[in-house]
Amino acid sequence: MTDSLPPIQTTARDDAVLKALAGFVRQESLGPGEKLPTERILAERLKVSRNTVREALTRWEGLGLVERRQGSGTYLKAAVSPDMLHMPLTLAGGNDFAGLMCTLEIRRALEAEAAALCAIRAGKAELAEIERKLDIMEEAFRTRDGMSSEEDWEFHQAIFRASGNPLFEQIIAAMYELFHRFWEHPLGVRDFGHASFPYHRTIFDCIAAHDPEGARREALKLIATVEDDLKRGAANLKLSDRK
Amino acid sequence: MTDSLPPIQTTARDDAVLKALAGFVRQESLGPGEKLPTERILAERLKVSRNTVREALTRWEGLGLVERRQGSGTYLKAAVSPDMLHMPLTLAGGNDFAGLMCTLEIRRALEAEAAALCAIRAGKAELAEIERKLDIMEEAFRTRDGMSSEEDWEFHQAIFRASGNPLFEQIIAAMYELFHRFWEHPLGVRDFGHASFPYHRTIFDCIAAHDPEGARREALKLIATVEDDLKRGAANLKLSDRK
DNA sequence: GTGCAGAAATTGGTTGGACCATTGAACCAC
DNA sequence: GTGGTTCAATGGTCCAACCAATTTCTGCAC
Repeated sequence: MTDSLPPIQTTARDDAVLKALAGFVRQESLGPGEKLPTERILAERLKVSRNTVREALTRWEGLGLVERRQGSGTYLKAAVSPDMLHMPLTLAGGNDFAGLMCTLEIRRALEAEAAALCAIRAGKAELAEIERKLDIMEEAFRTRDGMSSEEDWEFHQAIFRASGNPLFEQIIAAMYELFHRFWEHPLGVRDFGHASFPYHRTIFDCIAAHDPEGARREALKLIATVEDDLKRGAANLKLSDRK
Repeated sequence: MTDSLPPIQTTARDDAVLKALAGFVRQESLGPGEKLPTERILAERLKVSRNTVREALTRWEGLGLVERRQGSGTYLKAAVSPDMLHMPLTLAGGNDFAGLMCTLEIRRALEAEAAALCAIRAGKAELAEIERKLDIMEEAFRTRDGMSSEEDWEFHQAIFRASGNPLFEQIIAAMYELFHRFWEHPLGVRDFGHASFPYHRTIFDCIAAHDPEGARREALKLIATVEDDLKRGAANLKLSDRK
């Protein structure tokens, strides 16, 4: 039997488009922010319909790889390579308390591990960067009295980045939206984030002292305070629901 | 400065389609496996072009919520609710040893946390399911002498599923994908996985005894042995490179 | 009636062409 | 420079076909 003849690829048009496009991005070394060819150009060059190009780009848009601006063009939003892995995380009922707790549990796991790894691996440059973010955060905290979500986030991001493992930052980045949803929306807890404030400095101290277990411990304390705030907020909500 | 001026929302055709469709699914209580209306029907009912419907469905397909079968129809692949949250996770896949170690670090963080949560939350049904997978794995280990990666995976998956947090399973599934990309080459370590074998049972025992910290400790031991195996494999590789 | 091959209808996949809405740059008056 | 106007480029939507895979129906042979 001539078995392995043509399992020919009649379908997978848009997949082929994405592969070609990924190759193009790689060849031209395009980075985030740069503009891709127009849909019409792509359709012509790849010898497919513009509709097919659109479906392919829609997929990338859904994955957050690309941003389309009507009248302007399509722009890269993230680094894209031909061999990357896409795995959309889905959380049913992401707006409720349970959803937030889910993300917080992930954060606890990753934050503790990242802080420990960071304490082991961070070099002088990384340490300086983290301390810079910490100073900025503390300054913002003093001036605006607690509302320092953006600066706080950058501090944690710096730790993830200095962990030496890019996956930490990528996973946490996927959940950035969700974290910020309740960060911006304090759930009625007026001093949200106040309790976690001192632990930022203690985490940094442990990292600077290359004390992995200390860093892990302080990170866990920080998450625990956030968790408490969240629970208090949920209690408040429940209370005001039955008003 | 009036900073907080959100961009106004003029158009959102396909988003509206998805919202309507999510509402439809909810109203009809459709579950996974069930068939949605035809693209043509949807286009007609929603008073939009079939093209727009397709773009919307393409997005859902990319999110893994839906499966399209040419000639047959479009089927639900997962539960879908109007208020779910999507976090596209894209991982730059490194096919080298370093990339593998990165996935292992994530696994260490998540596996330990999931085992601890599981020890707290797992009910009788979940415990029975985990033990079933464990038995299957041990049996496969005895018969085929070590090559039980599939069964091994299912055991861990059962733990993640019983952690009560769906994000654990989803993220770790992404890690598994990355893992398997490298898995084609056995690394030259013949008894890979042997060292980690006993810890599966000890993890389960701690979970069954509702001992979170014990479960965490055993999970960490397991990952440590895998890490060792991996490092030995890398050493072997380096050795054979210079043959 | 049963079973099965072929026709017909159904459904997602693709194409090409058209028009609309937004954007941004060039241009112009002031 | 500032503020409009024009205009080409670009993504967003629509339509009307046709293709390809699948399912369903039909009708014949037995």
